[in-house]
Amino acid sequence: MTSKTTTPRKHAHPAFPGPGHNHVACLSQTLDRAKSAFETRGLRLTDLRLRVFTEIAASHHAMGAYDIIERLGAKGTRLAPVSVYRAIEALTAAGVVHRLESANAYFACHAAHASQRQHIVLSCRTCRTIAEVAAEAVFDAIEDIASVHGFKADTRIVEISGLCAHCVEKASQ
Amino acid sequence: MTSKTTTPRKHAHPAFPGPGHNHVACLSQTLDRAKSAFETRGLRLTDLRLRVFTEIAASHHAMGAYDIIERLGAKGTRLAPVSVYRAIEALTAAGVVHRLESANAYFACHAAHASQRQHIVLSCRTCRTIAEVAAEAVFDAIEDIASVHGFKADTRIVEISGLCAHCVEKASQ
DNA sequence: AACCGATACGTTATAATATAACAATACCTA
DNA sequence: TAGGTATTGTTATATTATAACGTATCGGTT
Ligand SMILES: [Zn+2]
Ligand SMILES: [Zn+2]
Ligand SMILES: [Zn+2]
Ligand SMILES: [Zn+2]
Repeated sequence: MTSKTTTPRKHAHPAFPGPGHNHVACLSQTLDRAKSAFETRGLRLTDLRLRVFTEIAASHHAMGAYDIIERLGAKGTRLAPVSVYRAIEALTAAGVVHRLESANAYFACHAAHASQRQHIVLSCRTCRTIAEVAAEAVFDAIEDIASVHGFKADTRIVEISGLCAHCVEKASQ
Repeated sequence: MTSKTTTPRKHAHPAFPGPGHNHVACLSQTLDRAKSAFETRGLRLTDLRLRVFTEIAASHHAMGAYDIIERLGAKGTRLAPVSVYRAIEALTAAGVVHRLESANAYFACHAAHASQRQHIVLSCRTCRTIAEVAAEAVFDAIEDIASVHGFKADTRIVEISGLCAHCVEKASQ
């Protein structure tokens, strides 16, 4: 028999990391995916790029280029802005870092984008956490409306700001 | 009987201004709507704001703040950046100018947003023209996916870059 | 190994975008 | 007209990003 106090079913891989999130393991997988991404594209994940990526992927937050410079500077190596921007360029080209357009900031792709499905960005304005979530219906609707207007879409930016589930819960307490 | 050579039905109010676009009339209506927008909100469309708005609304393109400064400068008044930014802030608050996040630029709202329906931004990478188009299905899909993740959406940015119908046609010739 | 072309990185300077702080002025209302 | 508020002016500075050019490193070829 089932208990009367079953907890609601949660996502196996919740988009927003919860309190129990093991980011050490998360980061390790993210680094592995980054290495694969560079390899399969015939690009080189150099030491500089790896250090910049590790800094960005250290959290699920978006980070400005100058934040990265400061953090790496605190670890001993003061990089010139252009070096960081070049690393970011390579990382975004490899698809392991994305730019949060509405914040002029950069975040690591922690989801396995392996499937070619497109993702939208959810950004919590309280805890600053970023999540990418698959949203085929959104992109289907975009293609529909674009075609109605004879528009041939190329790049699609969908960035939603609001409150993540964890922060909604906290706010209601 | 109908002719065999009927031209395809066009939008009554095409999102992208075509070759025959009468922008003088378009601008006049846009200015009228801006005046109403300020009035109904109890805000003041001052001379500075009107001049900045007129410059932005002079085209269907997005324009950087410093472009505005240069253009107004060429007309005799050299404004400080902060003045233009403050005008832009008032104009966006009134809803008659929007920010193109992916370009750090600003564009006038030429569509009657009177209906509260939300719009997505289509941006042609060839002719640089911006169009806002209603897209309820897109926003419905966004709400769906957000609610799946327990996310309470606040601001929604949808910016699509690509080729407008006019530029698609030119490219295929 | 020596060479070569391509890619990546370092160094310096500067461009482009945006805001802070405070003074002066214009507008509204009493 | 006096007084408070909103707006604008003035100056300085913060933040984000790229240009230009030289040096080093990588990877393949002779
Ligand atoms: Zn994590
Ligand atoms: Zn949150
Ligand atoms: Zn027009
Ligand atoms: Zn076009």
